[in-house]
Formats: sequence, C-alpha cells, structure tokens
Amino acid sequence: MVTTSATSSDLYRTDCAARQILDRVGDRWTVLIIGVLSDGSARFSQLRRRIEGISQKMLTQTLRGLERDGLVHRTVFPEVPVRVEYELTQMGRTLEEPLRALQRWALENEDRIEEAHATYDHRAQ
Amino acid sequence: MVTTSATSSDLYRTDCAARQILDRVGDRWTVLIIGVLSDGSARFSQLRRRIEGISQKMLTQTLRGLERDGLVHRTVFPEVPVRVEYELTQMGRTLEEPLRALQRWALENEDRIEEAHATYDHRAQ
DNA sequence: CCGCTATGGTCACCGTAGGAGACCAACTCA
DNA sequence: TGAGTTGGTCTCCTACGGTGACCATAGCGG
Repeated sequence: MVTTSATSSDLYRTDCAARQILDRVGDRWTVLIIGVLSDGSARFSQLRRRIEGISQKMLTQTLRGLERDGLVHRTVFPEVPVRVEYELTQMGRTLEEPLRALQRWALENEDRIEEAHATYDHRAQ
Repeated sequence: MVTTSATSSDLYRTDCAARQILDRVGDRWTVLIIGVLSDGSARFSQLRRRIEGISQKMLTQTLRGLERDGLVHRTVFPEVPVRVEYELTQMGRTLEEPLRALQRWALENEDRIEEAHATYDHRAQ
C-alpha cells in the first residue's frame, strides 16, 4: 500500500499535486525523453531522431513542460543555425531510477504480456 | 514466427512491444488502479469511489486492458445485484514496486516542482 | 544570384481519445 | 409502485495530440 499519512496528500484525490505530477512523469513521451537524456545532454533534433514517432510539436511541448517542472535544463547557443541543448537537472536525475525500473519491468514482462493477450483474445474471440 | 528478441527491444522504436506496454502501465489511470488493488481486491464501485475523477467508461476500459495484459483478475459473482471483484495477478504484483517508486517520487518532489513552476512562470510571465 | 539544406521552432487544421450523462437489466426493499 | 443498487453500455461533444505548412538565418553548390 502507498501510505501518505505524513502529509495530507492523497494521490487518489484530484486536488493532489502529486497526482498531476504523476500524470506528467508517467506520460509516454516524458519517459522516453528522460531515458534518452540519461545518457547525457542532447540536441533537439537528436531527440527527435532517437525517439521514433514523436511529433515536433509534442517534443517541444513536452520539453517545455519538463523545463517548467525543473527536470530538464535548456541551453541555447546563439550560433547559426541556432543550437539548443537539453540536459537533466539534478532533480531530473533523481527521476531516472524510478523510470528505469519501469522500463526494465516492461522489457522483462514483454513476453508474458503477449502470452496473456493471446490467451485473452483466444477465449474472447 | 514473430520474434521479440533483443533486436526489437529498443524502447525508442515504435515497433517495440515494450514501448506499448510502457504506455499502458504508465497510464494515469493504470497507476492509480494498481495502487488501489495493492491493498487487496476491490469491487468496481469501490475503485470508482476511491479514484476521484475517473469516469465509469475509463474505469471499465482500463480494467479490461489490465485483464487482457494478465495484470488483473476479474471475478464475477452471479448474485443480485451482480458483484465483480478485481485483484492483482502474480504478474500484476510485480508491477507494484516500480509504480510505488514512481508514486513515492511524485510525493517527495511535489514541493520542489511547485517551486520550479513558480520560478519558471515568474521569469516567463 | 538562386535554390537547397539544416536548425529549432510556431501555427492552423483535423481526427480521435476521453469526459459527461442517459439508459439498462435484474432484483430488493419500503 | 417506485426508488435504489451494481456494473456496465451507448451517445454525444470537447480537448488533446498528430500532420504538414511556414519562418528566420546562413552556409554551400552551381
């Protein structure tokens, strides 16, 4: 059980700040972006190329959100063409481990879940 | 034969099964539902009442998905009115820890993130 | 000099995922 | 008779996210 006795924060209530945070960090793109940035800083276009399927809009939007959350730092180099580097902040780095655990779980249980799907779909058909 | 060997296990490719799984388990409602079910089995209406803000549609839909993934077991008791119990499967229980870590992170960093927001919004205004 | 490329965006458009609320079956109890 | 309970489904309709066009700047090829 997840007890939140110390604070009055109840994750299951809509007014809980932590619940909104959970939405953000559990977001599909956030997980992948933090994953890439774990290997070190990256440029906008590197992220876009690495994360297959992300639209430019969502990449911009998600990075802005992460910057606002204080999880990612954005540095603009006024060269031509302009270069922009993104890197995890210290707080961002504390998120690496939980997200990595989730990724590990996904990779480890990939097969078992596909099996479950097969069973379920077979029974239901 | 569809092999999901090491080659296709690149989370950053759209065809990676684990990436879809990550989408599912990182989902806002999934995290909360698994959280509640960590305390033991629960009925449909108990879940709905506990997780403030979830629509009946999304609760049904998410539970069906979790059942299909083999993470949640659904038992129907043919009483009147019908009673339906949901509980974590063994595989579902292995997901508790990673998700709990994420929840812990959210609760622990709640304040620092709100601070970051204030700073960001103040600078940008 | 013209056009093409690259970078890091923004903007308008549009389809779909998700929220709100009505409705349902079957039975109980006042 | 009619209201209540339980676990849904169905029909809207809005808002989020994907697609593609466009922008400034400048280097480089022809």
